[in-house]
Amino acid sequence: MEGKAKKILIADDEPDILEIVGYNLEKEGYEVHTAKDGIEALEKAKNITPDLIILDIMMPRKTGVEVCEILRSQPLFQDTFIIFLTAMSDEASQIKGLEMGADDYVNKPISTKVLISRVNALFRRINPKDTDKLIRIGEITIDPVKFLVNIKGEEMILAKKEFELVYLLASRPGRVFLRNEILSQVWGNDVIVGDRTIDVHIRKVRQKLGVDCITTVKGVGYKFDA
Amino acid sequence: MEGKAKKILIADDEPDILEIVGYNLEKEGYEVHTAKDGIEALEKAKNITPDLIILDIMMPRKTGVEVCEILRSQPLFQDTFIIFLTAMSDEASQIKGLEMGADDYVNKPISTKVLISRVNALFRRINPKDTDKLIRIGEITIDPVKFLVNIKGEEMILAKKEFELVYLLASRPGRVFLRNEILSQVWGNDVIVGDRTIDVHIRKVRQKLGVDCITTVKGVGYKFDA
DNA sequence: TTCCATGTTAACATTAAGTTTACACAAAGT
DNA sequence: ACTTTGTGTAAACTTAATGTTAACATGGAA
Repeated sequence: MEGKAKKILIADDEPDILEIVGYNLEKEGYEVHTAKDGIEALEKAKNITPDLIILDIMMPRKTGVEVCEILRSQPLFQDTFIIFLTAMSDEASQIKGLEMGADDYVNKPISTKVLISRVNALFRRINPKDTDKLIRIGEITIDPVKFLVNIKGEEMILAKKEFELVYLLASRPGRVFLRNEILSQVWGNDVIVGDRTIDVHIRKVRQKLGVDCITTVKGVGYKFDA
Repeated sequence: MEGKAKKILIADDEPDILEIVGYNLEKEGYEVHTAKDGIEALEKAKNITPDLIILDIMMPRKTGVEVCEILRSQPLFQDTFIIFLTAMSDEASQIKGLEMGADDYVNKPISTKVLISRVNALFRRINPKDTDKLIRIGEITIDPVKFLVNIKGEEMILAKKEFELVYLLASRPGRVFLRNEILSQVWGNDVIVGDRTIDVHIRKVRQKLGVDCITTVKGVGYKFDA
C-alpha cells in the first residue's frame, strides 16, 4: 500500500446507518467520521477535509443537496468526492445532484456491500489532492499561508491570481498543466475568460519572478521547472 | 477549444438504444462509436481505444461482463472507464461488475438524461494527464505528464505531434502501426493531411531522439523497438 | 469620490508548429 | 537493368499558438 488512510465523512440522521456503514468502511481501512445532520456535516467537513463525503439527502437542519451546494461553492471542496444516499429514485433529483457536482448515487435501502464497492471503485482511480503546503523548489519558496514568494532571499508579493497560478504550477514541478486545467483550477469551472488571459498572467508572473521557471509547451500548456 | 473529443464506445444489441444514446452523446460533444454485440465491441475497442465503454450486460456472442473481463486483462484498457447497462438490479451482479473494474452502473430501462449526466460526471473529475502512463523502454523514458522524453539521462522536449507520435508507437513496442492507425490516433479521424506528413514527423522524431528506435516496415507502417 | 491595484480584453507582433512540395533514393517486382 | 512503388529529406509555405502592449473595467481602500 501507500499514503495515509482516506478520510470519509458520512452524514445521515439514522444512527444505525452511520454505525453499520461506518464499521464496514473502517474495516476497509478508511478513516471514518460521522455527522448526524447537515450543519454538523458542514462543520466536520471543514475541520477534517475528507476525501469523500457521503450525504444522505433527507437530513435535519440542512439537506444533503444543500450541503453539497455549499461545499461545492468553496474552492477547498472543489475536488472532494461526494456520494448521495437517497430513497428518492426519481430521475429529476438524481440529475440535479449529479449536475451539482455529486459523483455518484446510492439508493436506499442501502446495501452496505454495494456502497463499499462503489467507494472502493471511486478511490481506485483518484490520486489524492495535495494539501496547501509551503512549496520549496531550489531557490524559490512559495508560502500560501503568508501569501509570499521568496526568490533567493528576496520576498515579493504577487496578486491573487498570479499567486494561485504559480502555486498551481509549482505544486507539481515539471508536470504540464493544460490551459483548461489552469482555467478550472485558478479561475473556476464556470467562469468564462478570454484566451489571452492566462498568457497575460503568465507574463506578469514571469516578469515579477525574474527567474525563468515557467516553460511553455506549445499546444499543450505550461509547466514549472527548476 | 482544447484537446480532442472524448471517444465513447457503446455496445448494445438493441439498435434503438444505440441510436438514441449515441445521438445524445454526440450532441454533448463526444465522439461516439457503436457495437451490436460482445465480439464487435472488443474489435472496435481495440481499434479506437475509447475513453469510455458503455456495455450492455446482456448481449449476443459475448456478455458485457465477459467483454469487461477481457478488456481489463489487457494493459491498454487498464484505465479505460467502463459503465454497465443492466436490467438486472440484483446486488450480486452489481458488485461483481464493480469489483471487476466497472466504474458505474446504469439500470435499464435507461433514462438518457441520467446516462448523460453520469457520463459527464465521470469525465468531469478525471484528470486526463494523471491517467496517462509513463513509458519506459530500455534507456528511453516517455513521460506524458511532464511532456518529456528522456534518453540516457538527457531530457528533451518534443513538439506536440512529435510527442504524440512517439508516445503512440512506444505504447506498444514492436507492434507495427499502419499509417492509417497513426493518422487516426495522432491526427484524428476527420483530419485530412497529405501522404508525406507522417514521414516528415517521423524524421523529426528520429532526428531529435538521436537513437534509431523507429523502424520502417515498408508498405505497412512504422514500429518502435529497443 | 478618487485613487490604485488587479483583472480582463482586444489588437497586433512574433514565433513555433504543422503541412505541402518537389525531388532524391532505395527496395521490390518484372 | 529498368520500372514501379514507397519512403527519406530539405526547404518553402501555411496555420495556429503564444507573447506583448496598451487600453479598459472593476472593486476595494483611503
